[in-house]
Amino acid sequence: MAIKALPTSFFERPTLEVANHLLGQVLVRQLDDRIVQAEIVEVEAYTADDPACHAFAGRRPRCEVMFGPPGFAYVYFIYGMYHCLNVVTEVDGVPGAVLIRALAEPKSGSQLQLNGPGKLCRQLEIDLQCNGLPLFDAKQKLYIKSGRTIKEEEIAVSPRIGISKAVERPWRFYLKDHKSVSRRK
DNA sequence: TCCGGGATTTAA
DNA sequence: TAAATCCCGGAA
Repeated sequence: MAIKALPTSFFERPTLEVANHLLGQVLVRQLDDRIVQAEIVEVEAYTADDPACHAFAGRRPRCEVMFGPPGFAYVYFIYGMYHCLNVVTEVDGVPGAVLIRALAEPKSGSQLQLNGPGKLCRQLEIDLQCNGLPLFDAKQKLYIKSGRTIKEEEIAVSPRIGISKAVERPWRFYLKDHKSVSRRK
């Protein structure tokens, strides 16, 4: 039976809804010598009317992908040394994305530390070449497949981390008591 | 063309 | 608390 990725309809919804539902889904990354499959355990939402969102200032080359159809990867370079992975949401023409902040490998024996948006991209070798890749296509070396269902009471909410605008919006979501989530600032 | 800030991380 | 380190976007 062929491996199946999440359908585009999963991503073509309001950003906050997609952010919540991404928790528990599995990010699959095929590297040259190994394959990594890890559960999404921490995310943040960014929307069109959100001053903290890269797309807030309008269409720019960097965040062009966010304005396109949902389900694609939006990867950006930050602080001169890190990349961050986002999943594009909303219908075509409306910008929106969910930042993947932490992952957890099902087998805890792994040495991979996948907490922190910069660190997980570094370890999964995700860079600007991944920008614009479809995450709904299991033939890709980077995609998202269905994981487990998360109950609402398992999700913790907090303000987003590291931003200077709209700092009060409670748009960070993560699995309660999960050891892989970023430390609070 | 120039300049400042940034959805981070680490170490002291 | 600060340094590392560089792309992007707005100002000039």
